[in-house]
Amino acid sequence: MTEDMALRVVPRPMRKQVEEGLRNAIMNGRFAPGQHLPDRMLCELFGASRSVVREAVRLLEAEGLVTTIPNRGPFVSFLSPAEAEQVYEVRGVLEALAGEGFALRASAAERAELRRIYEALAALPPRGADQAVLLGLKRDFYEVLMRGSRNPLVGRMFETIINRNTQLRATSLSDPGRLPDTVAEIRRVVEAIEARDAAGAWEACRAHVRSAAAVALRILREREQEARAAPSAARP
Amino acid sequence: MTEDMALRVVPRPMRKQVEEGLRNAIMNGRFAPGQHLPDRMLCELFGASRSVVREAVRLLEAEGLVTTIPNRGPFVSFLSPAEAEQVYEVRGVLEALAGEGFALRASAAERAELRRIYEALAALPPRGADQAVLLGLKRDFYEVLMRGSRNPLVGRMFETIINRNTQLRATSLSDPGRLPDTVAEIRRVVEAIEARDAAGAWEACRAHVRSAAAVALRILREREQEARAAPSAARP
DNA sequence: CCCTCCCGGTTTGTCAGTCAATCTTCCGAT
DNA sequence: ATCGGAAGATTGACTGACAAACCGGGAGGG
Repeated sequence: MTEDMALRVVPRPMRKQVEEGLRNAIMNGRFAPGQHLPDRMLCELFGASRSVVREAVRLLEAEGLVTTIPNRGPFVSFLSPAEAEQVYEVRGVLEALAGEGFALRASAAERAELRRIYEALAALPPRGADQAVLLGLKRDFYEVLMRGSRNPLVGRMFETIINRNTQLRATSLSDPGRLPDTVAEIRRVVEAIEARDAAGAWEACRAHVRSAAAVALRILREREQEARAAPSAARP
Repeated sequence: MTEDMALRVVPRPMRKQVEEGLRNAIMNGRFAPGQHLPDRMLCELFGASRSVVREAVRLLEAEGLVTTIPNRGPFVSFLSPAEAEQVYEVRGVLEALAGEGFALRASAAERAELRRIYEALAALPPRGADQAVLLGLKRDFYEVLMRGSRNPLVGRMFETIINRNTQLRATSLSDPGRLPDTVAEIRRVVEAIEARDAAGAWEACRAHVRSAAAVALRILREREQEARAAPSAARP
């Protein structure tokens, strides 16, 4: 009876695998925005049957990563600058809500954890820092922030919303000279939280997203200009 | 070429019908929280094949209305008081964001529309008002608010989040004596919006949700007490 | 030469049937 | 009364099939 409780092989359902694989493929750019995703192709790619593929696509559709056009099938969602702005607005209030909740409800251990991650961020070289390390630290930061806010719903919504602009996030971070600003903004978040200042944490979080949005949107609009000058790929 | 643009019969795909039907069935209580939804039953109920039903269920799962337990199938999600509180927190910031955006970006016509709906609400009898009319007016109010905020993403997220607590919303509205408070809160929203006071609209919206949450959570916790005293139906 | 219409291949949307794995239930043995 | 196991039901997954809708290209007309 207790033979294999611990190492109980819970084979992740095929559907989950396809779901994750497809999500990752979209987020790291393996599938470009606007690209068509015929299910035959997905079946071969993941070695799954059509039913499984279609269920997975349906889930990503609800998350907004995929847009289905009737009788034409699923496409990788295209994020216009206007939509990106909306994403940042929502992300801002969710992050602020999490920061507020963290200041009110997180444990001392969690506050310390958050500070450690901040210290690691602050210790990065101002220029030429390893992108992967930077992204990893930011991921950890948000993971702790969401956990400590004691509001799993915000965490889930934050994750799906951030998935929608992962391509963009790289751009806002890669902007040269942005890192010191980022670190300063996050310091304000951490300091407000350590002071148990809920309103301050709220404001610091929202300000951080606002400035990240400003940078990303500027870059995005520049790209848009270039693309309009030299159109290479049309949207569906 | 322009023969039937307007009356173009776009037969809604079966999947959408099942999706909507199931969503409605859950929201108006035809399926109780915690209830098991075997796909055979759903197939018969909607006259659809298993693949279609399963895709629809997958979508509702992503919306949070349905929870699937591996190898046991889909169940109607149960909303604990703690989760309800989280829902209200998120709803509060989304609504506030919409109110803020409306104050900044809505047209004069939309502002007038909002006021008309408010007047209709204020004209209701303080007691014994028709529930259906009341709910309809609130729905219209939010529809206009979201449209005028010029942020479709907020509108979509608001809708899915509000779907999760439709059962509860009836309770918060049915509380005797609550209507005058509701009307007063909404008046503050409308007044701030007409003054183009974004910060005021934000605060008024958030305050409104906060007080609705307080009422609903009180009722919900009372029920919880009763249920614990006399357990009739166990949760899955 | 350009526009239009039709035609065939491709993809979607849907259904029905199959099959192994797993869960629930209930029955019988200890 | 408890334990163990068999029977039935349900899920998860695959396959084959087929009508309807869409796409691209070529035939035909202006």
